[in-house]
Amino acid sequence: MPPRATQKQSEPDAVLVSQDVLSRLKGDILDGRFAPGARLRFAELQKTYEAGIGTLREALSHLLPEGLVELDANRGFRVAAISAEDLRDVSALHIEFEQRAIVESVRHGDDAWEAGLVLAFHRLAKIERLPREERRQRSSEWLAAHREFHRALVAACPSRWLLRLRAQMYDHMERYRLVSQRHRPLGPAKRAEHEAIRDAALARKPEQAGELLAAHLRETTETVLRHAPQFMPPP
Amino acid sequence: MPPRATQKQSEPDAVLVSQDVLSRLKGDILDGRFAPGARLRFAELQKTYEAGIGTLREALSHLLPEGLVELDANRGFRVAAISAEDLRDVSALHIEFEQRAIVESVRHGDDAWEAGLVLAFHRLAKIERLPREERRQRSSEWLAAHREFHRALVAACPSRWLLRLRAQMYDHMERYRLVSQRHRPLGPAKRAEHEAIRDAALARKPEQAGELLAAHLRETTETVLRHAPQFMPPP
DNA sequence: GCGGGCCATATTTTCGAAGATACTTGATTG
DNA sequence: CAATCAAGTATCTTCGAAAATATGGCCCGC
Repeated sequence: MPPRATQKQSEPDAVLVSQDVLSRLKGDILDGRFAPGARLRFAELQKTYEAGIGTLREALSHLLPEGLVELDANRGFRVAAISAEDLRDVSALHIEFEQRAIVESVRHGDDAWEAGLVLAFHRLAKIERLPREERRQRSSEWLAAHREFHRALVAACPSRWLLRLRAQMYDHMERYRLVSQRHRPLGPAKRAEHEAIRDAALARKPEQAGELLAAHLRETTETVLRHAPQFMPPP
Repeated sequence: MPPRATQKQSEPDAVLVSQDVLSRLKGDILDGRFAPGARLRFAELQKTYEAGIGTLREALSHLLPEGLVELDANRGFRVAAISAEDLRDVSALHIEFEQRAIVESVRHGDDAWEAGLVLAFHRLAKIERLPREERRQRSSEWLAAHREFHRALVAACPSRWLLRLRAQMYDHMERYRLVSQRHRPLGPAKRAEHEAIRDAALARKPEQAGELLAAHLRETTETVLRHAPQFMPPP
């Protein structure tokens, strides 16, 4: 039996199931669909993601060194806990990585980087201009656009490792933002701040862009910390 | 068939096979038993580690975000490549993390930390005093003691994330050291340097300890870089 | 009533077979 | 001779069954 139409041209989305499960699982942890500290049972995961146990273990093993899940022997996986202390720790490193990365990025960025940044800001601004209600419904689009904007800012930084670590910390900060968002009023729009950062980057002012970005992030962290008692575990 | 002697008393090392495979695999990558860039075939791994495919995939998935192995779809896992550029990148971040961590560690360390540091140095020094030949044979012991000494130095740093990232970068630097060591004469003993760092730490001089540690690491990196053409991929 | 052991249930962990996908080889054609 | 294609081989990927381990409930002796 021919094993399907033999399409020789390699599909661009020759994606692995485990990678797909990984990204969905990660997204579900980041936006709090799985509560911090919650156990992740295979029976449940199998239904949700329509994948075998081995595939799920593979995805969870990937998230282990990133610090998003934890494992204790013979008792399975748990979503990593959160705490004000951890938030401060994550945030301090995140801000520093972002600042250093954007400084280098502005210094090294070429035309393609500029174009990517302009585009990313445009997409983010477009979503942010939508009426409040529609933005709510399409929150995952805003999330992706916001993530992509911040990625575009630092994309030209030549240190691959700094970018890697920055991305890791961004993930953790996003989780804190999203978990806290369910327990506090939506913060004010940050379009003006984003625009100012973009302008400083395009004007090739590395230090200014870095300062603006750091201030932007510090403010977010403080907002989250201010409402922390509402969603943090009481210890 | 009885599935083995049923020893009910819970062994203290109720360790997972996957975790055991993980640590052995990681060690084998770090000390170059698997060449950088080499493919990791499951048939071979299965014999070496006496584990099932699923278990091996789990371990490899863990190493993926740490940057020690890479995966391309349907072509399996490879040991991450090395390059002079990557070495410089890794080293710069590693040195910085170590320096910041030791400064904080010296500031916050208590009696238990001091004791641990003294002990770790003692063990390392004991091995380094052995005759050259015996040290060669027991190189894995030296490796563990050296790693433990550096861990003990920074152990009291209160930032869990800084310690995590430091540990990651330490792993990568160790790989560069070990891979290069096969292509150059063994460097001079660093016992005096280690001792100086320990003394500065115990004397509660954070900045001095930080400077000594940073200098110590910079020197190592330069030694490795100096011999880089001999073991780096040509392109 | 209450702690401690024991069985039944729930869950995790390991493993290799079966299905996909890539690579090799060799024959064929322009 | 180079390029193309096809069958055969090698390898990766996915999956759930079976073993190993933990959890909860029950009974018993005190």
